[in-house]
Amino acid sequence: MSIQLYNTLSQKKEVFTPINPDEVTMYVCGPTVYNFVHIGNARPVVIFDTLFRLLQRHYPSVKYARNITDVDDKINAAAKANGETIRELSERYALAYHEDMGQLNTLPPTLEPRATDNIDAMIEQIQALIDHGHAYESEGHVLFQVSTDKEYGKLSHRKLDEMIAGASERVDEASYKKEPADFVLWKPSTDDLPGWDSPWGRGRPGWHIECSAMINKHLAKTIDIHGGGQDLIFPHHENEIAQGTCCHNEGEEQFVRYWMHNGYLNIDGEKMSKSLGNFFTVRELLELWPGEVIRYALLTAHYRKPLDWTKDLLASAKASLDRLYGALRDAPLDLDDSVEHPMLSELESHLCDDLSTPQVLAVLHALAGEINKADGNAKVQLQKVLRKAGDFVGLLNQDADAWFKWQPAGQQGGLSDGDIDALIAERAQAKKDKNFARADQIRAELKDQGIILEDSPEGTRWTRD
RNA sequence: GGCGCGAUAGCAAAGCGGUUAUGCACUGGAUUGCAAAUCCACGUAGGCCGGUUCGACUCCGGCUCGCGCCUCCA
Repeated sequence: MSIQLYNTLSQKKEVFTPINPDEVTMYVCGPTVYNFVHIGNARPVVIFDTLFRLLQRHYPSVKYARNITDVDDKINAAAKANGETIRELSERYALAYHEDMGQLNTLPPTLEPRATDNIDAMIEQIQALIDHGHAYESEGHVLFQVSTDKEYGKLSHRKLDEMIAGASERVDEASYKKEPADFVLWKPSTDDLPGWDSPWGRGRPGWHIECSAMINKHLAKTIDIHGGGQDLIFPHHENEIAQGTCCHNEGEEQFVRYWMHNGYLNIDGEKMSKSLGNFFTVRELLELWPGEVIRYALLTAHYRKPLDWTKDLLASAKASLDRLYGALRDAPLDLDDSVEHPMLSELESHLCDDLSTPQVLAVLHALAGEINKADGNAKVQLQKVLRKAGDFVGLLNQDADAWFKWQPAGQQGGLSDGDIDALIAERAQAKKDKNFARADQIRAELKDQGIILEDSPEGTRWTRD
């Protein structure tokens, strides 16, 4: 089954053929760690985690790198305000990032290079750009001269002169630039700012250089897949291409073969962004919802489409997962990789079609329907299939009972599991005594606390609403 | 101004030139001491106007509306 991916470069779906099928390479732009990440940051992480899982099933080895940007003017400012080093600040938020992404059941990338550990590679690449006549030094800065790159604009599908014309009011016409579109590779640091020694004096890297330098250093000259949010297409990824190709000999090698970009997350129909301030951090959402609900919600829309983030979306994701976990009641937790089923191939074919996750979720529900109609060994087998299907997209990996008993961190302090079990025992006795009034009273009391009882021949089960 | 994306039933969201998406919500039935869960049944949706076609939600053109990017942003 071949994998098809939409390539921003060609603006169409292409059959994915890696340079080296024995080792697929993928790079995804990670966070700038100066704060807790927001839900918009989580979308690409979940999307590319889903792709990572798919690739791992198709190829023996997948090298997936996701960087941590730990030097940046926002980090510098935040650290200075706290009176700490950028390392201390970024360390703290990198840890929080790992915790948050772990809650979304994302696998750790194969490697996670940090900008500050790779300054040498950046300096080396900048020097190569200068040597090849694509960059120049000016007033302590090193700039990439965009007009020297004939291919510039091929990712964002813009022409350089149009960009300059359209953006004339916005582009920073700093004195040290030869041409307005030139962008910074290296900039000087004053004594109170983090800096590294370089051939151009003590300074720090521009934003774009870290990714192309770390890709060359840790992955390869040419990698298979590079991913990120749509807002990175221009200028960030366009500039990465310029750096990543121009630092080598002319026309030598492609930088990235497949560029993938996820759509935005909207809040009330408006783009969520740090600058607009209309964002939720993953951390605050995790106070109210299980991480799996957030992951499911992110997978309900196709990754290239915008996704409107609302409370209804989360409530609906929760309800959908309730149905899926309902089919996994009493199912063993361990994965049985050997299990086979036509619906697994169907599901895989949807994933292979440019990560068509909405269709994947439909297959999960079809499986749940089959399970609910089956019994005995057939049911057990189908439950194993559903577990495996869920694993394909990083869902349904917890115990169903635990799922139904989950409660928000912010709301703990109500009835404990023990309190509930005691009331259920009392109700069982009342039922035995045909005291249905008392039994119903207990049901009603628990319902007021958000506890739903389900009687069955095997006993009474409860779930938190 | 340049470039791009979208418009599907109450809500969310897919595929597909002719035949069920799916989930949530709603309604009826089965089941249940009462419930819940589950099962069964139930929706001529496809912005507007043309065109192609035996047939269009699906292809083509135009229009309207909404959104994004054009050097802070996932």
